[in-house]
Amino acid sequence: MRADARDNRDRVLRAAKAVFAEQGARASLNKIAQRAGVGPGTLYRHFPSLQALLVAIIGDDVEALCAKGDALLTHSSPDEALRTWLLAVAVHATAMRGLVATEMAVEPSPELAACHDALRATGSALLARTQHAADIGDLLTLMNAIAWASEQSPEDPGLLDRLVALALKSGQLRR
Amino acid sequence: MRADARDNRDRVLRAAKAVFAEQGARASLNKIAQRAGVGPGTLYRHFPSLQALLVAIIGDDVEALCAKGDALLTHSSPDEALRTWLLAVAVHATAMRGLVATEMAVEPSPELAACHDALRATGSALLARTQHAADIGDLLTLMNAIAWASEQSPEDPGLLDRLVALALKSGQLRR
DNA sequence: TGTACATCAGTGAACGCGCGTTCACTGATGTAC
DNA sequence: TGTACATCAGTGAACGCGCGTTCACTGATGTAC
Repeated sequence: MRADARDNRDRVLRAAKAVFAEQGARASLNKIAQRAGVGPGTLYRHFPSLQALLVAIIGDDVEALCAKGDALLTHSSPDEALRTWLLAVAVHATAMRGLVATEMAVEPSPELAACHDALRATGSALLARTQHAADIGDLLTLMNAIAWASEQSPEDPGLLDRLVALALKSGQLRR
Repeated sequence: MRADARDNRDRVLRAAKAVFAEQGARASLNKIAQRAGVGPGTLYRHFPSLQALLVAIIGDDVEALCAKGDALLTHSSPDEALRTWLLAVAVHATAMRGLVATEMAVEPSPELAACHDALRATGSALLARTQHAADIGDLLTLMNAIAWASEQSPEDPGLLDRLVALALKSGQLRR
């Protein structure tokens, strides 16, 4: 890849992260391009679809979450490990997941589906160590929902933690 | 109110309910007017803002939910009563709450805030009979989030029940 | 009961807006010699 | 190292679209007599 192309690609990615963090899922591609200081055509050259952009943005996060999950597999308390990991998922999901969930619901690209599957696999491993019958897909969906709700109330920064605690401080996940 | 005006108002309301149920929060006012068989101007005459339309749509539901909550105050199991009511809130919230939550987050009109307060009051009464320290606002937000998530996956009709059960089958709400 | 008319509701084309997206053109890059 | 040039990236005006919203006009309603 040419040097200027890589530069612009990085600038678009950084701008997209910033804009999504600020404006949530309502952010427009034109605004992202503008923020990055490139024309809209440049954005489309690098990311032919919204999903491609999303995958590039969340790809690193997904990798980090999977690594963190693997590390937690040796935690002394399986329940605590699962709870810690799910909270991390919710935190990383905030400010973008509304968009991701929407795209997933329509027609996920193979790459986006792969991200999803990786999280499922890591979560499954953590869940298997516990005694709980919960479905890992449902748990991730619940984290997703909580992340969305906390995005809706940016004026209440403690909401995410409280909702995760409320949802997980359960008989199923309590020691 | 003139007879034809009342007619049209009802038709708009029925169309809005149908369109929101079908298309969720993405529904446009023009489409609702078209479905109702009236011009967009007519819609605006009756509902000068999106919030006014929302209040009119959910007003009946809120009243019914409050009545149901009051009835549940005499239920033999306070926990069971609260759980039943919260599930009902989530069910009624589906297919429209994403929109309501969004509007609430921005600048709720007095009427919309009144709906919210009524639900809070009913929920508080139910919660007070239990031994739990949970916040009723957080519980409602959680139901809200679950309703949103289940809207995103219309192909999974059992999701709402499963998520509510997952979130509430908790130490706090278990007998 | 019939009619005239003031009042209020409905109409729908049109506006401005921002969106996602395209594409003919310009310009930078890096390679071949 | 210098230069020519093919290749690929960037540009940004422009398109079509659907949105929310308006408003001058038409038409129905119901009341007063």
